[in-house]
Amino acid sequence: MTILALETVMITDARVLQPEFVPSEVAHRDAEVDHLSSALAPITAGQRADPVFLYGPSGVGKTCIAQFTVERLREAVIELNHQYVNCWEDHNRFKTLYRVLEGINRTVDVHRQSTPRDVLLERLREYDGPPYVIILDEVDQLTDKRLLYDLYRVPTITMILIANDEAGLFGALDGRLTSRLRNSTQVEFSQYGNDELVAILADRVRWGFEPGAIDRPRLETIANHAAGDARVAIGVLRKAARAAETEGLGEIPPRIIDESVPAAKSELEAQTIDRLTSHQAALYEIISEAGEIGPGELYERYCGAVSEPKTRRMVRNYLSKLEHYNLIVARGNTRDRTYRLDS
DNA sequence: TCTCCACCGGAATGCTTGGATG
DNA sequence: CATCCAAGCATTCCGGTGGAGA
Repeated sequence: MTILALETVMITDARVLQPEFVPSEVAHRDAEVDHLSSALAPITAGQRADPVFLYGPSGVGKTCIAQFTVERLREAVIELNHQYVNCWEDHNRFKTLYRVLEGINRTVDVHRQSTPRDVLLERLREYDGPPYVIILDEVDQLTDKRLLYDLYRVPTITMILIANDEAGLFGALDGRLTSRLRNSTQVEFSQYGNDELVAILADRVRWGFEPGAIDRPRLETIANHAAGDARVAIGVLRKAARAAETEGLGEIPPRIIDESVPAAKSELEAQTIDRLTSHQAALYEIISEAGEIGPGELYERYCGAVSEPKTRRMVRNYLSKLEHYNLIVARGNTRDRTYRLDS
């Protein structure tokens, strides 16, 4: 098999290219890790910790840091259960509770929704095992925020809540929990700087690539394109590495990096667009074609584009959803409001 | 500076769906 | 089977906001 012999193996450990890979060293988030760790400290004494709230834009390592810190906590505490729940995927009460029970192997044999009201919660209340840490990612997507209050009342549970912004969550919260959360620990994540992105990429390269596969200036190129978003940076690295391997190269040339940038960005965007309904996608399409468009004209065109248009009010809901997921940007608040694509 | 009004987004209410219950 | 219920989607109504134009 001479062909195989000629083929260069550049990636030695592909796991480092997965977005959910948690590196053993978390580059440039020491302060946040410390902050979170100290908030969780009561757990090492066998007690529950108050909820911790992590917020910041996408791709700044909130999920990564949460998982890393819980993992590290697990090494320090003899008995600890933990579970990660993505509230976009499991956005209703039943699904979220089901995932939470999964983390302690207490799932009920029921697999359907709206079974006897809240057997799941009852089952959870009965839990009296070791401390249980749950990470609720994209928690602002939870349709029934009261669930947070219910979870809060389970004495063994510690919650780590992750969301894009403070207002998005607190606005929808019930007063009882709002006051608790306002006093609780909040860790704010800001955009990564270019140096930090380079450090993150370098870390992954060191763990999963052959030496010499990519040098620092090229990592800087990737970081520049990513504009503070680590998911984009890692996506570009992944695309470029795969493309280089396919061409049988032992290193990643600048040409391939440039080619991989749009591909990586549209891949991330496509993942989000797939989750949209046809009406939301139609709006996205119109804004995309128009470049920049006002609400009135947008609604006109929308009515022409779909067979059974929804009301203006509903369209506003769709638009705020698109905005929330950084697909579009809305500028202006009243009559001067315009919509355009993000980026 | 004042008034108008396009637009935003909260709240109340109705419609629909999927599953449980008798 | 008919009926009940929870949840999610959609509509209607409406108060607030701030740019546009007199």
